[in-house]
Amino acid sequence: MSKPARPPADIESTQDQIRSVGLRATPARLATLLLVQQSNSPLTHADAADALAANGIDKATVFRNLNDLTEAGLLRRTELGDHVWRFEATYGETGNDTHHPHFVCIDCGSVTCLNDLQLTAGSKKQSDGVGQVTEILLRGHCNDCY
Amino acid sequence: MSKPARPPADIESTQDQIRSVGLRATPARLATLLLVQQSNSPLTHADAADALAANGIDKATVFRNLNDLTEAGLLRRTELGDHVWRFEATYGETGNDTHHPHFVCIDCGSVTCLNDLQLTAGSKKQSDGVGQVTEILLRGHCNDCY
DNA sequence: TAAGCTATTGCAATTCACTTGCAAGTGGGT
DNA sequence: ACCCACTTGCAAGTGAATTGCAATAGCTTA
Repeated sequence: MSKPARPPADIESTQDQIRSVGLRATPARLATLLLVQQSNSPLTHADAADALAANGIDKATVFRNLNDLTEAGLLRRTELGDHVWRFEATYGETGNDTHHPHFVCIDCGSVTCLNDLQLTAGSKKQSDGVGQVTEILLRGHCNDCY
Repeated sequence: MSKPARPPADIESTQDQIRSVGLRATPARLATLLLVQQSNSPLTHADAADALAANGIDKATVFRNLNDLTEAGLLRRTELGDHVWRFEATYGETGNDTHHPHFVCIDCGSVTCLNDLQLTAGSKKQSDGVGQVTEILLRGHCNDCY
């Protein structure tokens, strides 16, 4: 499913994004941010490390950069129930509690981002009675695995 | 928030519970199940292992039993977003694999079962396009923690 | 009630997913 | 261009959870 609006991924503006949060726009950092921004689903540490190893970037550097960029607000870190952190670009939707819903395939582990998933009025009322919902997660079998 | 009704925690009936799901009612297993059933909040592996170490029960055994009991449906395993599994008794409310929607408080870890949670038609259509949804999980702050 | 099959346990070692220490390298303000 | 705090690569370290295996013990059945 389509993701939140993705800004143009040109290198210059991405460098500016990095600098604007007080970090240095190093090649490793730039490559990491571009990778996550251009991915159509949240990436794990390992996904990113593997992809960037081809550029000669070290695993530890990727991990540190993912964490730095998350702390800086350019990425968001989510836990989808399988004990692996996944990272996705925030594209400036800064709120901490604005996570969009995700679908996780319980067979292959792939993750799909969903937009504007809504509960029916009655269901929303029910969940509101329990607490403040900050995240919605759907699990099941994706079309490739079912 | 109040927990699901907690049945009397007598040893005999707990042994029967264990046997009824096809497991042997060993002392370690019994102690583990009783511990979790009598806890008023979800326990981590480490919580349980520490508590049961006093009985001379090994860490690996506790971990295996928590997993076995979860697989058997007597416990439920949840992930609050901090990369630590937590276990709580199901008290039989979830049959086996009947995944009804749950709300997990990311502060206190309590799990609330929701009934008949529905997505709007448009949302359902969107999720159907991705795969077959078998479980819906809401995360947030429960009324006691918010 | 004893025998015996197999589930379960304890212990140690291992895997997995990160994290950290440190010396060498480098972005970018001045 | 200079300089130094920020970054990087490499390797070692951490902590949660899992696994291998021989010894032990439920519980079925005879």
